[in-house]
Amino acid sequence: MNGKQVYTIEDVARALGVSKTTVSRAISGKGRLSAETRRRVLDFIEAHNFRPNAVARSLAHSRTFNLGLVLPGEEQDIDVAFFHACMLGVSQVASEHDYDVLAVMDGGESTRQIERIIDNHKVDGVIVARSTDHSPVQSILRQRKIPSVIVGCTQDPDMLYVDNRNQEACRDLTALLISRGMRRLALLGGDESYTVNRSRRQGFLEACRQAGLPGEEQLVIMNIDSAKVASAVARSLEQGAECILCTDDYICNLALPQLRELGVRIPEDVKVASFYDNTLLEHVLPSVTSLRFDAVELGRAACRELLNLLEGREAHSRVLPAYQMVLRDSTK
Amino acid sequence: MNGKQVYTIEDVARALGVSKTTVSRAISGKGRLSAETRRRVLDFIEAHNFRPNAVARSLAHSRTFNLGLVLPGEEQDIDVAFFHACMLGVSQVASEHDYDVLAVMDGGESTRQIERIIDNHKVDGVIVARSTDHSPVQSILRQRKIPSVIVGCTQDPDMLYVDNRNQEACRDLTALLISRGMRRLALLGGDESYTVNRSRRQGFLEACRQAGLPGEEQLVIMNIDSAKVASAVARSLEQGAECILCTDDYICNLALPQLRELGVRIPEDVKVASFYDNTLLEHVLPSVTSLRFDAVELGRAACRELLNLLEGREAHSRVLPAYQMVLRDSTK
DNA sequence: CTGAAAGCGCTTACAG
DNA sequence: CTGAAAGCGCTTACAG
Repeated sequence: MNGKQVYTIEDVARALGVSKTTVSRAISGKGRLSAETRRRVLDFIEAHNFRPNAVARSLAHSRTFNLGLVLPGEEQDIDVAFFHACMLGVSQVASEHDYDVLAVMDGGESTRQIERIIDNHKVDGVIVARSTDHSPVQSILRQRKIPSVIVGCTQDPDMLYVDNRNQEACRDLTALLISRGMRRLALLGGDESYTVNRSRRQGFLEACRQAGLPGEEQLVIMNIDSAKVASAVARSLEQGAECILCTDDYICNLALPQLRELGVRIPEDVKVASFYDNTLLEHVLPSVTSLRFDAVELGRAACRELLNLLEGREAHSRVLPAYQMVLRDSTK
Repeated sequence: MNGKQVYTIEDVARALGVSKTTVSRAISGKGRLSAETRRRVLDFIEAHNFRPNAVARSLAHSRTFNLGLVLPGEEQDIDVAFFHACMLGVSQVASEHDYDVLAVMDGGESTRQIERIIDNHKVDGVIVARSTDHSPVQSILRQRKIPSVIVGCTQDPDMLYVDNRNQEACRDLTALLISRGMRRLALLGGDESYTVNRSRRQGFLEACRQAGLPGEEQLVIMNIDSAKVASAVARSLEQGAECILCTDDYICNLALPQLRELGVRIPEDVKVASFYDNTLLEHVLPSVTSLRFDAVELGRAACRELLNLLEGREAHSRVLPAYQMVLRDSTK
């Protein structure tokens, strides 16, 4: 090599007096090769820090070794910490298997980006980080028949998904609060078109029913955002809510200042809990009871299933059993 | 085509009775071609929804049309909203120019992921979303001589960067507060190895000096995290701080509950302001004076400069002039 | 204006 | 165990 950089498999072959075939086999580990030849090639590659061109490999394999990851593309998203953690998990597992992650931001109605990476054959499969109803992205995936995994549940029977045990966890936390004597509960929920928020509501209602508190008699207000939170909190209090549950920390973080403004003491006057917490509630006072799920692990699991699909192993939709119920001052 | 899917440029050529060359030229727009032939090809492609294989194109061009984006890979990062917005900006500009974004999570000391995408030729250039001292990632980029842009400032003279006007903005906000009569200021700062936090401290000190308040006499505490915030707040109060400035909303969000715990009234007893706000302070009461920068635009600018570099145009390091100073109740 | 052919850098079925 | 050659699907210099 004369100090020059090693550029291609052919350079390596020439330098070693072997064929490209041999070099390729040593690198991939496929095909018979004498242990000694393999060693020579690998040593040389190591010494010269040679890395085969992934694009050429992709073309020959007709596979890219890229996974598409669809993230929400709104400027102000409420769950960025979740998606960041999820992406970290996906990225970890992908790189352990020599895949890379092509990130595309979901443009809502505009599916140009996702269509491009699929139709141009830039990815072998796709992970969708948020499951919503009537998602144009999911239609594209179905139509193109590209291997995909949805994070969050989905009705579509031929779509793989990986989800947290949202419904059960929310049911259990609600049941626990009911068991402490609360009879009037309010649920403040986020965007109803996100399947995660519907699962959480389901869990809430299930616990109510099981406790003989008819769901219809409890106060459930969905689609809350910063503009609607004040009236939702006010209504909950009017209806005599003893406990206000929020589907996530974003909503909870909106509700808390409202309660403070109104002079409502927590937990003396009203208890508060959140069905989800990533970081927003971390430093709030009083500390808030909440459920914790592992978003990194969820990303890892989604990626593992997608790889199963891509590498011809069995793949299954999965619900991750683990979650933590963290009881804190707000429900004391 | 007989209803079959169009797979390659060769299928198109055959169906139309022209050569692959012609099809390729019609698609790329390069090379002479009669207007009529071009139309025929483009119409056919449109009708059959044909998209050329990007991997083959990459190999022929020796370019991938992928940009690497290095994001912080810690599980609990404090600035996720910033990076999400920044990624959105990068992704927008990239896709406008038919590039895609390969996301890698920075593994700190482990540079395996970033090395892989560079050495395997999976990206044409790299954007680093956070600038830190002695960053192993930046060493790799320098050493591999791959076109790169750093978001945030950097000492390295041959590295392009794109940054917000942090120092000036922080100076101006500090100066404004001083002009309202405050003489004792405290600065609570985040991780000092992030260049952004150093720029903000610089701006703070500059304003102090200009006002004849020696910086050394002001209280500056860096590297604050949730464990250290209580003592930092206590010390600021002991030293008689009339105003507590925080380098970002994360720190500010840590300091506020501490102040509340101690019964300190804002703004009556102490004023509070933050040098940065994405969303954490949005719903805090009292509302907090802060600086706002446009992270999406920063991502867009970084991507534009990288594309300039890649496409042989002139590229320059840039500081985005725009920022907003949002005066709110906490400094009334 | 249009096309045949070489080339991008790998992989792998086939032959030896 | 090893290699020559075809092939993956594009691009483009060269020739006509």
